[in-house]
Amino acid sequence: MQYTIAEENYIKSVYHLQQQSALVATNHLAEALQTQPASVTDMVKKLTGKKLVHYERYKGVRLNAAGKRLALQIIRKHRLWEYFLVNTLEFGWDEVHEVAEQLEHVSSSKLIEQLDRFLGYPRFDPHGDPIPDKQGKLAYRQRLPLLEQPHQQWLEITAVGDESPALLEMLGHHHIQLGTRVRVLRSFSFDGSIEISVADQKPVTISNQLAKTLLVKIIEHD
Amino acid sequence: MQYTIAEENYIKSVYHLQQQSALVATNHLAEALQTQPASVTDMVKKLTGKKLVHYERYKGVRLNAAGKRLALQIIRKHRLWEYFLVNTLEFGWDEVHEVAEQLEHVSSSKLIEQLDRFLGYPRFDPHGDPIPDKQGKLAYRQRLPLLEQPHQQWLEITAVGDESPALLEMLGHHHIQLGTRVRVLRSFSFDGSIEISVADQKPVTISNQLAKTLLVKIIEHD
DNA sequence: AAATAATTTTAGATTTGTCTAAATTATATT
DNA sequence: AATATAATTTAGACAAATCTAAAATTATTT
Repeated sequence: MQYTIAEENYIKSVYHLQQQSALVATNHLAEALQTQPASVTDMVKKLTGKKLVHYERYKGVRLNAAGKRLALQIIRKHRLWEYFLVNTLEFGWDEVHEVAEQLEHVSSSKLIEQLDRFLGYPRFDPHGDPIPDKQGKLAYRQRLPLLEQPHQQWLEITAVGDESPALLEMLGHHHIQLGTRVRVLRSFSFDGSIEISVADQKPVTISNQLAKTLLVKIIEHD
Repeated sequence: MQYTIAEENYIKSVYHLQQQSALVATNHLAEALQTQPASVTDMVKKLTGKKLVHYERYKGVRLNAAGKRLALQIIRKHRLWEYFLVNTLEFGWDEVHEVAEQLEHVSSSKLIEQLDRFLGYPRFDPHGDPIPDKQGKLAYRQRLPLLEQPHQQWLEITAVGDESPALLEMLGHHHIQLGTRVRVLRSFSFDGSIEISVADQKPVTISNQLAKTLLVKIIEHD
């Protein structure tokens, strides 16, 4: 079955909002999709009819198995295109979202499989988010807030919490990328900022806000 | 200004039909777009309002300067994507049309400029049709029907008249591609078939239909 | 438990792009 | 030139996705 762009966008939003609360509220969806609650009610009814979501009036909506499968397929396309834009067409990762929003609705399974192959079957997109494989399976990697990590522990940046140009500029300034190794040296109670060492260079201080936005994994050493 | 997918498809169709007759008839557009004449009348009025076409009731429609510019931009996107699909993602040229029809409506000038750059600024698509440059300029290359060429003249295949899998299979069988050199040896009046030599190999006979579909340029020798 | 507030749904309207059927205009034929 | 035929437009309707305003339901507060 083929779905409209609007339907796909709803399914994707339900998927993302479900990560936070099992039942997604009409108002939350409306806000996420920049539309009115009344429109959401209508569309949710349509998606119920198409057997993609489970819905109870006044309660909320959640994806069923078919809905989840579809959501993962759309996210797969979105993230593969983002990877393509950054790695093949040399976009900055703050420029890709809008374009990927359009490309994700292009419908051709051959296209997406060949693109995946061309890119070398990447498992994470430029923001560190996992790219679902053909079966919808997500690779796992730790994503712990840098802010809360123990001092002296070696860490690796695995993902960023937003995709703004402002964040990209900030990271450029500190020479931080996905994959960069960092260590928390101390924490300042005054403003919640922390001192870190980036790639074993001389220490820098980063704001609480930035430290919350950066996600890391713990490096086990041998 | 941004245009809808339907509007872009109309503009593209008018452009193509205009190659044959300066004024495009409602029925021709309807047939090309697989829709009803009444729908065409409605849309043509809308496009007139948007200052993309010149239209006279009961007479026909034609693109104005802005419409032509837009048409060439859409065609540029379509053909660049076709080139990408064939040369980067290893599609056969009989598989690209549908997908390119979708991709051509993705709106991002950075995307298309970076794609063009990545591909090395190709000037012809996989079917031999010229890819408009950023300014809408088309490269010129002879496209003469192989059928009508003088005997013994060295020729190079520059384009194919259709994009069917059937034609691709046929060309594979005869080891003919874009760029292949051929020579017409003789013509048979019985069925209009011709004998040609492909890349200076032993002669083969091809049907009238095939000889009409293959377009060539004349090779000047030094 | 009643009243108030917040959320959600319903009802009715709008826009885009399409359709069918009927009316109009242009073209071809006798 | 009158008539038949073909092409085109108009009129009125429909589905998709949205909206606003009003009504209904649920949650919160007193």
